[in-house]
Amino acid sequence: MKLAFYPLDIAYKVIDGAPLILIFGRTEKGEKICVVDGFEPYFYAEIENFSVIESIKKLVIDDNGRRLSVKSVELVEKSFLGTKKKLAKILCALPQDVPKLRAAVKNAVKTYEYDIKFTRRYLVDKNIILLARTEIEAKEISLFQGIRCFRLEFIEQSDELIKEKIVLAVDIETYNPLGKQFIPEEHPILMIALYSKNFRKVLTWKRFNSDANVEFLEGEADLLRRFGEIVKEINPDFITGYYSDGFDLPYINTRAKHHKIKLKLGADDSEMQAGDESVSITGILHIDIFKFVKRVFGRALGSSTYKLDDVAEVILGEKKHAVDIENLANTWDNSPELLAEFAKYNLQDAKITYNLFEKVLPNIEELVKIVGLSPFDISRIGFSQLVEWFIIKQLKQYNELIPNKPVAGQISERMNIKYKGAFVFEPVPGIYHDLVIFDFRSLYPTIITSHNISPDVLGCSCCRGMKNQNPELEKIWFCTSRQGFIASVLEDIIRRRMRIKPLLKQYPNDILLKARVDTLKLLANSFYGYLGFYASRWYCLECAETVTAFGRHYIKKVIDEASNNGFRIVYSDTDSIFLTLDGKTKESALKLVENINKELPDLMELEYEGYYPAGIFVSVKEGAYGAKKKYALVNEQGKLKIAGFETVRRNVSIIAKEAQENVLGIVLKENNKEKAIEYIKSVLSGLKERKVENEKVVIYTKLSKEIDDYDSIGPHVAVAKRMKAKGLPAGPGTLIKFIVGEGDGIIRDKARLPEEVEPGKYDGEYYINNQVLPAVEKIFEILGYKKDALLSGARQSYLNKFF
DNA sequence: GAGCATCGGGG
DNA sequence: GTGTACGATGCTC
Repeated sequence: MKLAFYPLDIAYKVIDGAPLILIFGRTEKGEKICVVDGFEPYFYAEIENFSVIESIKKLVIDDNGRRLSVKSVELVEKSFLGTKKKLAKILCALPQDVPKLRAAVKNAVKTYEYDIKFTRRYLVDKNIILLARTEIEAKEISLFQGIRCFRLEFIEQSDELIKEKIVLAVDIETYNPLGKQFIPEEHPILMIALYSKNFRKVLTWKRFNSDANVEFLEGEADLLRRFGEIVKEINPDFITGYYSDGFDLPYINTRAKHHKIKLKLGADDSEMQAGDESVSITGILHIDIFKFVKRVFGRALGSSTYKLDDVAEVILGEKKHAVDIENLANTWDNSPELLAEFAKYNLQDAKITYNLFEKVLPNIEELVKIVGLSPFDISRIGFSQLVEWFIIKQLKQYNELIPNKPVAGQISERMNIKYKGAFVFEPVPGIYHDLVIFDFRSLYPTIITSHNISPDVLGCSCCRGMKNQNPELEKIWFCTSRQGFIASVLEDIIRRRMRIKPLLKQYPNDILLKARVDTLKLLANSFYGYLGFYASRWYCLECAETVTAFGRHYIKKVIDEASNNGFRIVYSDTDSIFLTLDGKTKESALKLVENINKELPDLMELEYEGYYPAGIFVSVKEGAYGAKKKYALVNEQGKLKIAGFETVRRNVSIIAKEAQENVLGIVLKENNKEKAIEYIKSVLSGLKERKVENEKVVIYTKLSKEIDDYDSIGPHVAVAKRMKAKGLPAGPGTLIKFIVGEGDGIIRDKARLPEEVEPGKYDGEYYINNQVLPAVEKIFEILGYKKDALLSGARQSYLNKFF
């Protein structure tokens, strides 16, 4: 029969001595089905003479009493990093036979591709993309309870991905009287929140006044049963949670086992499979949104932690419901009537998890399409794996053999190798006017493709001795006549992105398009790192070195051209360059970019990033040289662009942040030193006379461990102790708010909770010397103000030290 | 400062 | 499951 469906996940099972690939998915009507296909496991051995083949064919090993032999052997030829190899493709009966048979022959022959997961191998070999609309011809067979199964006969896929999917977000609250330590074997689950498109509910087992979203059960066992029931009812395609691989689902699993309840969540009525690092449910795609966000968005998020509260704020602009979760156990035991707030908190967590999922799903989908692994894997692997599997997916068209992973010795060897990085032109501290910024669009990816940097064409004999191949490293060259496959697959990504980008200009609100562009950029930018990453299969030090060598070459070329044309270089780092016009026009800067682009290779492009009327570069430490990446610019609209200043750090008071930003604004926008001085003097005297409001002198610091574990008692630790004495929670992770109060003695003895300090009763001098002055000191240094200029009237303890 | 160990996320 | 993260930070010597 013919059938259309959307595959969600892939697994395999050995039935009657043969491995079967199981593709779980759902039809357009929403019925979960399982499509079954046969597939043979295999690996390769390099063949130097034919007698080896005969001995491999005859090989029999004893596997705990089971006679293990190879099923059959085929002879194939493949390319391998510029050479040709004759190989035996050794077919095995079962996936688990592969490592065993490989171990038996590895000392006699070189072996390859023996550690490729069976299901991944299937997807790559058959070129199947999960989540894509799939039409099959298949015969219905009976294999599992609870789900219809079909034996695959013919398969065809389209580009169109699954729409209208059912997503269920899950979040639990647990009884945790100890604070940081979780003991799932002992401590029960108190609440489970479930959130889907048309469904929101909090399950719990103590009664309190609440809204209609809360459903009360008789006890934890009941709660778990009801949870299982609802999952079955909703029958989601995706189940998601925040750190659900490491917390929510394993916790539910442990509690269910504790009560001897079988939670048959799977489409085939199987229980969840909780591994060490992930949890899977047959027929439901489990995505831990924390893992994906952390690995793929990573530091680009700009949030200091990956806590749900911080991540949701950055990505969604949404926060958790403000409740002190440390009080949950106590409230549960002693004042259950107050639990409604915790139910609200619980549901809000599930809701933001759901919203996060919706937000990042297009990125997951795009990676699934490009890289070709399952969404389960895609959402759990890092950059290097994404690049690696993208390459593996493309290899078929090059008939190229996959290199083995490095062994431990190779890894530690590679880890110790350092090579020259990017070029940095240190700025001279000062204020500059009429700045323009140029930067290279995707510098490293375009260098790789333009110079054919690829391990398979490294050091080819045909190009030996050719001049000007590498700007610095004569002994490293790449073929000029044959394109390497890594350069080739990367070029594919870059060109694909270039084709879509204009569309995004046309439809700027199309989030799917945006996700495609972002994902392609992410992948392209990861290639350079991949080539130099110690654990890569296609690790290539010569490639990585050549990339940075060309990077330095091109940026220096731009610097030379710019200074030859009368521009002054202020700062440059890796792929960007800051110049001053020095009386020339913006048009002449644009013209320069245009001229440089004429000389650059095809895909490389220098871009005119923008014009800034003024900018300030400061030095990090005392000394003549400027600091890397510490500058502030103001654009023509008067907007400040600040990089590297510590404004955003948490343990800085509002008054210090505000002072820094205002000083930068006055200096850059109004170009008025005197006004900046007047302004800062007013701030300092405001602090001295203690007219600055208390809210502006509150300092926020996060407690990182238990109070008793601190050897040195900083002001925030001292305040945490005071909180504890008052019965307020102050465990690891608590954000401590404090004000340094007036009086004599050391800082920590003066640190107080904000509510303990009456208006103006803070230590003005502390805020002058330890908060505001450090934030603006460097700026005034550049303006030429020294010593007491800022502090006429105020005491000078700080300035005397530093000026 | 190298080398090893733990942590992150979750209540 | 044809497997075992990874990078940053803190502690010890």
